[in-house]
Amino acid sequence: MSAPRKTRFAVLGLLSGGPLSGYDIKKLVEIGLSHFWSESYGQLYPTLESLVAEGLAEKRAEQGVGRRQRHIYSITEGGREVFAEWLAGPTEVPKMRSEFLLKFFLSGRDGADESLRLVREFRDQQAAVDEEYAASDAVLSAALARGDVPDELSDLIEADSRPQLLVFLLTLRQGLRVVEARLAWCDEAIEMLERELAETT
Amino acid sequence: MSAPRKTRFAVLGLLSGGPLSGYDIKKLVEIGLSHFWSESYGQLYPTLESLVAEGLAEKRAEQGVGRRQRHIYSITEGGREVFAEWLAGPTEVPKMRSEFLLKFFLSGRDGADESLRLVREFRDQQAAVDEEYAASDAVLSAALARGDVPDELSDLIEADSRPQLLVFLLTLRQGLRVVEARLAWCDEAIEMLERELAETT
DNA sequence: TCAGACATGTAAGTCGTTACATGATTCA
DNA sequence: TGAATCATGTAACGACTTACATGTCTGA
Repeated sequence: MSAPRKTRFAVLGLLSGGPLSGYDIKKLVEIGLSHFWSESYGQLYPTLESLVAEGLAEKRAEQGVGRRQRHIYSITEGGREVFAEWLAGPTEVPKMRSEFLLKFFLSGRDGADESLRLVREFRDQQAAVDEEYAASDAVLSAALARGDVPDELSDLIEADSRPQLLVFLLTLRQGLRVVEARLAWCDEAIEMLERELAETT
Repeated sequence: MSAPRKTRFAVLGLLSGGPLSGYDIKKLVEIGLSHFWSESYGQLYPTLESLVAEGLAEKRAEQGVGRRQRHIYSITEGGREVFAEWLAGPTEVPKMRSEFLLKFFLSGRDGADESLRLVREFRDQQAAVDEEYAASDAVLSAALARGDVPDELSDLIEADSRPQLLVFLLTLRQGLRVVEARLAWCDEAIEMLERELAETT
C-alpha cells in the first residue's frame, strides 16, 4: 500500500516559503526543480484542494483589481508539521527505469554494432544536458562567490540566504556530477565495444 | 498523448531470446535488470495477453507432467518487427523524480544542519548500493576475462556470447559510475555545508 | 489587434503497484 | 507436515500526464 503522494510535500515545502498560487508553484518548480522534479497542473490543482480539505493549507481569493482572480494558498501549522515529519522521515530509495539501459541491455543479442550506436546516441544526449548544467553551475557559483541572489531566482530563494543559494547550487551540481559520470561511462563503453568488434572480425 | 507502454518492449526483448513464461520473465528481470528496470505481475500478465491479442506473441500451454500448468509465450515475426522499431527509434530523455533531492532542496530554509543530516543519510544509502554493485562487477569482470558465463545468468545470456556478457557488465558499470559520482558529490556537499556552518557561527 | 503570459480547472486515459485469491510441487 | 518455490491471474487503488475548456491582461 503506502501512498507516495509526494506532490503534497513538494507543494507544502514551497508554501513554507510563503503564500503562492497554483500557477506560481508550477513556475517555481520549472525554474528551480526541473532537473529532479516535475509537476503538472492536473496534479497540482487537485493536490492544493485536498491540502485545504485536510487543513494543511488555506485558500484565499485575491480580488483581481487588474488581472484574473488568483487563488493564493498558505501553509497552516498542521501543514508545517506534516512537512517536517516527511523531511525527517525515511527517504525512498528510488526504483529507476531507464529506457536507454533497457535498450542497451537488450541490444546485446543483436551484436556490438547496435549497442555502439545506442551508446553514441546516448552520449550526444547527455553531452547536451551537461552543457546546460555546466552553464547554470557557472552562473550560480559566481553568484555564491559574490554573495547575491540572481534575479530569476528571487521568488525561490530569499535574498541574502547563503545557505539556500548553496543548497540550490548543490542540487544542480549533483545533476552535473551524474551526467559527467555517464559521459565517462559512454567513453569506456565505446572503447570496450570497439575492441570487442575488432577482435571478432 | 503517446503511450510509453515500455513494458511491452521489455517483454518482447526478453522473448526475442527464446520462449518464456510470465513467471520466467519476472525472474529474469529481477536477476539481470533490477538496477534499472522493474516489472510487477500486475503489469506483466495483462501485457502478455495484449501482446497475444495484437499478434506480437503466441501463447502455448505446456502440459504439466509434474508441475502446475505453465503458459509459454514466444515472439512472432510481427513482434520482432515492433521490437526492432522501438530499438531503432528515439530514446526518451527520462524525467526523473528524486525524493532525496527534493528534500535536500527544500531543507535549505531550515538551515545547513538539516541539509547536512540529509546528505549524510543519503551517503550511507548510496554506499550500501555501491558495495553491492562493486561485488557484482568483480564477479562479472572475472567471468568476462575467463570467457565463461556464470551459472546464475545462463537463462539471461547465451553461453559463449561475449558481446552479451560485455553489455551486461556495462549496464552494471553505468550504475556503479553513477553511484560513485553521487558519493563524491556527498563528500563535496558535506564539506561545503560544514564550511558554511563554521562561517556562520 | 494579436501573441504571449497569466490563471484555473476538469476529463480521460495510461501506467504501475499492492494485495488478494488460488493452487501444485518439492524437499527438509 | 509445512515452508518455500513455482505459477497465474484479478481487483482496487494511486499517481501522473495530456488534452481540453475557458477567460483576462499586457505590451508590441
